[in-house]
Amino acid sequence: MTPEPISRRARPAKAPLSREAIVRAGLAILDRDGLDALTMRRVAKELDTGPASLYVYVANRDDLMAAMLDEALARVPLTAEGTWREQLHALVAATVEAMSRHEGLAAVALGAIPTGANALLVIDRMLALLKQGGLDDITAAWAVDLLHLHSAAAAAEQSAYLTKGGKEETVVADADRHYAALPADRYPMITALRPALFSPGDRDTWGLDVLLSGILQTPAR
Amino acid sequence: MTPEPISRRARPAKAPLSREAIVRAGLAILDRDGLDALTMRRVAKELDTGPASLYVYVANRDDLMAAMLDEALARVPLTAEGTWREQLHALVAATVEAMSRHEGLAAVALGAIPTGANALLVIDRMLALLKQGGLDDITAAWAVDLLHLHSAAAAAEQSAYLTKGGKEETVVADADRHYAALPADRYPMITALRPALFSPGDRDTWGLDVLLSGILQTPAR
DNA sequence: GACATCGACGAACAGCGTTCGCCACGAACG
DNA sequence: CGTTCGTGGCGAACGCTGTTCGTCGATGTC
Repeated sequence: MTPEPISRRARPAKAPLSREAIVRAGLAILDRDGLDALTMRRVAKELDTGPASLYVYVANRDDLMAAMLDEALARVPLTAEGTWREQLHALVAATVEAMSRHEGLAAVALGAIPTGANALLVIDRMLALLKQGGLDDITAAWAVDLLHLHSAAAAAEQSAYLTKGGKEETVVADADRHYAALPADRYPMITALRPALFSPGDRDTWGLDVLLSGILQTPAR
Repeated sequence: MTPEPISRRARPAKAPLSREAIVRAGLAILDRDGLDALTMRRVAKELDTGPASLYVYVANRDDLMAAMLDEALARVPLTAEGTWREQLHALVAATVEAMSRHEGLAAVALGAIPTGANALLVIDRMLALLKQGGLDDITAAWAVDLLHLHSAAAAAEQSAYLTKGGKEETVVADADRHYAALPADRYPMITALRPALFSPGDRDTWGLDVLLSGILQTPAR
């Protein structure tokens, strides 16, 4: 097949539809215009077609989002340097990072046992590191459950800031003001500890340390 | 048309619209028919009115769901017996229970710093117990953050089973079969540890123990 | 050359959240 | 007592949504 006639040139180089192309278009829209803009019509328009065409490759919107989540997890580096614990820490942090970068994707991970190819690779790596740490099978299995839950939750919380106006600091400052106006007799501890509640610091790193320490110290059953 | 004098009596004792009534109607629909059925039109019908009438008392659907979440949290008992750690454990477990009972409400808690009156009461109580445990202000503050995140996530995961057909065991069995069919060379750890991954046991209690142990052992900064 | 298969897609359906503008009613005011 | 005014209630509508159906055309096979 040689150079196309002019009629095809109007829309040049229209890539053929495919599941991959749809997933990538979805991610592009999600990153550019947010979760509300991620509609089947909008994805179809990005690919220069109609919404009905998508359903050949994608069962429905949920299926599309699950595929997008797994695509996002493909970017998680599975290997790192350091002790097993440092590597595990880095792996979980990278997973949170990858999910929280795309608004709303973490919520998908929260509601289902992971089955995506890349999600499973992450989990497999987590299991390997936990076993390397000397944990027994059951504790390692439950730990990976807990770490997955925590990753999804942390990412969901983080990506929620993308939804609301963007600025995380603004949202936190609003909450601080709200807490400052609470009646001290009804909420004595919140009132007393308000400076600590809104103190800056790396809570994500601390949270992960808490989890890892707790896991090491708490054998299942 | 024919104005029916009897029509007022046909639906007797029609309570006047109020924010409380709307919230309660929403919870009733959510529990009875699920998250998909929770539409403004459906809530309005439950109260024998039209959707536009709701917007006098409720800003929008998100506002309604936030109010429903706080109403659900009103049922969390704030006091229990035992050591501070046992009380804290019970408090968190009760919070998860209350949220997971209503499909989709936990997702609301994940995306925002809590501001509802009842949510704040729970948090205030958590802070009190953590301080009773001897933690410094910052660690207690970060711990309450982490516990809140974990509660919402655990409840969201739990309530997701309400969405899918209902039976948790069915979903888990499906996942087990899926994992069994994975290529062992690509996912060696998952394949090897599959029995442990799907082993029964009280993972929620274990997860909470992990968190509490980790918190006690990991001072912030 | 005839046939079967399957991707593409225009059109439509049923439903959604939310807004607008009008109605009725009760309180406030002169 | 009459009038005005604010406000809860709500019918109707707008602009969307996810998804399905049936048709069309191209491609690969016998």
